Amino acid sequence: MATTPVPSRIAERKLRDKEARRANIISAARRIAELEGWPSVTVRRLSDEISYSQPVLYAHFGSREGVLAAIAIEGFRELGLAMEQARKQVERGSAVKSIADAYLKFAASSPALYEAMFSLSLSIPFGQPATPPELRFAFSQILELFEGQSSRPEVLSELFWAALHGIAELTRTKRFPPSRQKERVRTLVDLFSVSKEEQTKA
Amino acid sequence: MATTPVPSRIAERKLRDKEARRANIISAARRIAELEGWPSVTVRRLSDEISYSQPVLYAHFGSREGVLAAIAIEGFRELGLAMEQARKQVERGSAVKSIADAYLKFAASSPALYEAMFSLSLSIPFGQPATPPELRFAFSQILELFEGQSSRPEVLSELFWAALHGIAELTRTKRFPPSRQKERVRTLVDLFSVSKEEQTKA
DNA sequence: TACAGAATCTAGCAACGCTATATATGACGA
DNA sequence: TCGTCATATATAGCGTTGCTAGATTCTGTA
Repeated sequence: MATTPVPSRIAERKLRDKEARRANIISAARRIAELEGWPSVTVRRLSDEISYSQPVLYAHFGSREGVLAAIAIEGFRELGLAMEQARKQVERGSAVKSIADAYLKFAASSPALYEAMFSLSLSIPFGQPATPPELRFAFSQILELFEGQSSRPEVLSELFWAALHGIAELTRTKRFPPSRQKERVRTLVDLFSVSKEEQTKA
Repeated sequence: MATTPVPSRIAERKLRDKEARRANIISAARRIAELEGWPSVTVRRLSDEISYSQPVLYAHFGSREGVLAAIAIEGFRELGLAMEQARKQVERGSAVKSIADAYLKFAASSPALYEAMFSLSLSIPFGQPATPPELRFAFSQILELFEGQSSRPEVLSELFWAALHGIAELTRTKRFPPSRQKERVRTLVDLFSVSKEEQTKA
């Protein structure tokens, strides 16, 4: 227990420093991405921001894509938490609407983060044993919406997710006019609430 | 009228050559992209494929992104035509299902092309006066599905498109297991057919 | 055949991701 | 307290990228 108190102090401090620097890199990358887009997030630029040389970045993340992957996973955690909170705070009205609002609000307020999670082609495993728990948690928030209300809750969940993702993505890339967004969400919620009743009837 | 018959011959031939070379570039780029991904579509590689030097490419498209944008627009034309045909050929059963199938088949059989149209961040104007007619035509095919069946056909169309795009994209990026695809489409079609009835009732 | 303009190529720039190698830093035993 | 040695960090450079200025070669015309 008390065999290595002093060396552990030093080791702990080093670990803290390392963690802090890692957070620093991620924070800088996210800031630059939201302000100027992902192409501006270069290894040299990040090195400058944290006042270290480039190899330090590679010691932490292995590659530029490693940084983006870490950010994407962080994004999934935040999205999952946002949906969890939305599901908890729902008083009257449907949880479906609450989740939809939370999801689209997340995507709209951090477009670069959302882009990292879904559009940049990073090799993050999905639906596999190695899938990060953050992704599982996020999807589980949608899954619980339809759990027990359908013979195949996965199908409805995936469809709901697809619709949300489609709206988020087509809005982010300026394919959808923002003017009809409210109405789009209302119609979406109606669609999936109707289906819920239908499923329970059957 | 007959003042410049011979020079026009030459000019015409030059124009044909130019057009053929343009098509050649696009064809090579599409082939490479589908086989090896867009990062492998470099200016040098394309120059090699068409046996011309790099500046020739820039004379045609102005930039690498110009090539991708041209391909994306070509993709929208093909998608529009595929949906038009799907809508025409529907005999019994819903046109909604027919369009959904055509859309997803298109996305699945040319993933790189679909990626160029939606995921690569190219600056193609949408919902503006300068929007290419190919894009308008493609969206009009979806719009006609709900035309006159709802007070706001644009909203339903956008939502349907969003759902299709979400499914296509989450499938392309391996977020969705292919195993449930059939069931997903069935549920999607049910949802939007139900909604159609509801809209007409109101 | 000689010229003029168009078409095409050569060669190179700056920036990128990444890494082999050299240097400096700092915790430990004598 | 002072060397020692591993760890941490920096320098410098490689290969590749998109792109372009300037030289060169073709080609139609007089």
